[in-house]
Amino acid sequence: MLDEETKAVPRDCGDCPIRHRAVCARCEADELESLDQIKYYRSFEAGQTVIWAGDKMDFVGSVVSGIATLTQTMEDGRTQMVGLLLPSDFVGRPGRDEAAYDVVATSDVVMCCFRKKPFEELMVHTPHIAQRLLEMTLDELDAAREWMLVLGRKTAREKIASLLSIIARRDASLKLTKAAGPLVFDLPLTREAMADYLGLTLETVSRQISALKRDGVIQLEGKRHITVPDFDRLMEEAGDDNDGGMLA
Amino acid sequence: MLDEETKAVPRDCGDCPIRHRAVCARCEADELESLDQIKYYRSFEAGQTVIWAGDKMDFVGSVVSGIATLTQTMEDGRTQMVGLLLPSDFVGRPGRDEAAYDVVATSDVVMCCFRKKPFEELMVHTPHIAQRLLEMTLDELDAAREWMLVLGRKTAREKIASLLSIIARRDASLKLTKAAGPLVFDLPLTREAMADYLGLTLETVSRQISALKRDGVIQLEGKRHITVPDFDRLMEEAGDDNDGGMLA
DNA sequence: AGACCTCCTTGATGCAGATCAAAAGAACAG
DNA sequence: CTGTTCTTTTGATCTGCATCAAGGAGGTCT
Repeated sequence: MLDEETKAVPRDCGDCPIRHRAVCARCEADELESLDQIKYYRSFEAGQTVIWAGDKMDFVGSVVSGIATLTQTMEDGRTQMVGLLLPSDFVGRPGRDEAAYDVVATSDVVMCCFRKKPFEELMVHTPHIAQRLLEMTLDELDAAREWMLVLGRKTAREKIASLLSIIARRDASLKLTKAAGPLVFDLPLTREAMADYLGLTLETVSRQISALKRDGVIQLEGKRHITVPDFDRLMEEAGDDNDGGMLA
Repeated sequence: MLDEETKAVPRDCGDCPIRHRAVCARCEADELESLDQIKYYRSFEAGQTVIWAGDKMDFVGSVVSGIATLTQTMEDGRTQMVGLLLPSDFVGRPGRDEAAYDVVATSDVVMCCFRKKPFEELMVHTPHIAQRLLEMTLDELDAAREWMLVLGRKTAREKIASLLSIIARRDASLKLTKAAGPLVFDLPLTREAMADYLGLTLETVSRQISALKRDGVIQLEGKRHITVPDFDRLMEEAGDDNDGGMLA
């Protein structure tokens, strides 16, 4: 908690790694300038909670680097992850002042934040921000609905395969890996976090990963390093036969 | 299919029942006028498919009356409902030209449609539309995430209770029923449609409804007419103990 | 080194909900 | 009224995943 601020990483928007994907993606130079004036960076260590559901939230922002999760918890402790926040993803909602979900940094995270009030005011005069935010929100809605199918109708094995294919796809899109050839990536989540995402127990996650490995769908090195020799095979296992459709 | 057009129900925006809740909610008189010029009504009978996933979709629109569902289907036939469309809900996505989901009219439905192209052009000059659409999309995203918790972590009984409480709440907000006193409403869905929403089989839905009835949580008259004597009790059964939070 | 984490794996057992099967009510056509 | 179809209920059985339980692997602290 103590060094949260000391690790802040100020940058110039010009070389921001998420410049072309975040809420600011469509902004012109002058609009970017306005945003620049109200922005500030915050850093979080792996495991730190960014905000608790129900807490007052006086900022919105984008994940610049690292990975965070959005989770809901019931009184008896059952938890469900409802979103995975990757670089460029937006956190918070204009027009609401309490966080709806717990936001937890899964790895070290840097966020580019804006105080909510000024941001909301800026949005009124800057259609490019509102447009981009609408686009991103529609994408998130699609992703959430995709996930409803996974949660409601897929088997444990299919769920794991679905998660792996999503992570693999996103990873490839970040690294600009070209198609074909084995995909290699690291799991950014613990077995428990995967279970929370998939509506399973961590034991079942572990068993199904072992099964996929045994069946040659994936290769494992250590606990987290994954190689997918045949992506189409993985997609089949996910029940998403052919035509991947959506892009990350 | 034949009388789809003959049943169209043209109206004046002034007395439109969804005037203050739909995408046009924030529009001024002149903006409404522009919308008025590109709008047209379409009617669908109960059971009719409004559009199939993957079909070209050259319009967007709002549900004026009736209820429709948004569903995804896997190749092997498993289906998951990903949205329930009630009056004022928006269908379609600006900037995409294929439907992402099957849209099916559950009851007779009237929709207020706009051809996509003109609507998109209008949106550029009409921030009130884009603002409202963003707000509605954020609400839908919240609802989808709420539903992920239901699908991922709740028991069959809790799922049924959750669905009933959502329908009851929406129904009450439409009818402006004041709080307290038993809630009475009709289920707008078959057991099978409920099962598709909840990630269950229709047999399990039937059994759990019988169980809730046996336990006095609800009363049933016929197959569809429901009375909820104690809403708090229903909320408890849904696992959403106290503080209902979200509003319809 | 050893003690103590956290994260992960694997085995044994139990149960909630799926599946298979049958039949009853309701709506409708002829 | 009778047959047909659609929706729903209820029963019997099966199974996939949860639950309970015990270690193993790797890291960090002392």
